[in-house]
Amino acid sequence: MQIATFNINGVKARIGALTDWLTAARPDVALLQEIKSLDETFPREVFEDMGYRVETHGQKGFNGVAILSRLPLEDVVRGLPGDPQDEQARWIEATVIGTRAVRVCGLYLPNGNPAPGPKYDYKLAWMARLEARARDLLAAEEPALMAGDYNVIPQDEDAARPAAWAKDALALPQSRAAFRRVLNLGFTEAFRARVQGPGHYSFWDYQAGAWNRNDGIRIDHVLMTPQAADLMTDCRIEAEVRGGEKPSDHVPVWVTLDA
DNA sequence: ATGTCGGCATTGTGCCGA
Repeated sequence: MQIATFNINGVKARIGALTDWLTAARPDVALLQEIKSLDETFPREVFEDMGYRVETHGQKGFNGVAILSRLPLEDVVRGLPGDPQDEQARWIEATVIGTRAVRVCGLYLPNGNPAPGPKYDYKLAWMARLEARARDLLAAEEPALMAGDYNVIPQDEDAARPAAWAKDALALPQSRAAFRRVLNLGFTEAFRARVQGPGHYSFWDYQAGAWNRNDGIRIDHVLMTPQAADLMTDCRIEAEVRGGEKPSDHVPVWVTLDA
């Protein structure tokens, strides 16, 4: 089972790049973030015609997450538990039925800038809810993963210019600590389970020629329960997608599971 | 140093969010 997470930065603006990528890369499951679309205006037929089941959790203009799957999906749940007042569409999960059943959660964690401020408070509160959901996933003792745009640079080695991010909500100590608290529950971060060292990024800003200078950050992550980690055979960042036609500012991060 | 996008409200172009 090949699963990719991809912040596409607007499904309507990315429809060409996204269908080209799906045709070439053929993920079994694509977890999309920042669809920036209502459920009713999401171009689901485009993907259904390519053989994908489509589940969305959208809102107008901003945010929004989706699951595209060539494999059957069961028990789709929209929204991160813990705050019924939260109207931002940032979480969707479903069980993918491969040779094994895998619970798959797609997430778009709040950016949190400017920090400090109400947006940063929202980010940290959202991360506390994430930790609670993560505990429940672990307690189930089944293959499960949480993948998406975490908007967290876990360590200095995950940025080309860490000093430039030191006071940013993506790298502040509280953000890193909240991310680490989730890991320390017992999750495996897929990429770091396979690749060590600096120079691996999943986002390059549109501004200032960041891609051409390889001025990137690694903020798109896949966290796996032990039962999912035991099934992982590969993880990679498809950086070359950033050099394509009309690209997103993020690139896909892939995991392969023996499932 | 802040050089770019996408989407919205709106019909010109400024604002927001990233």
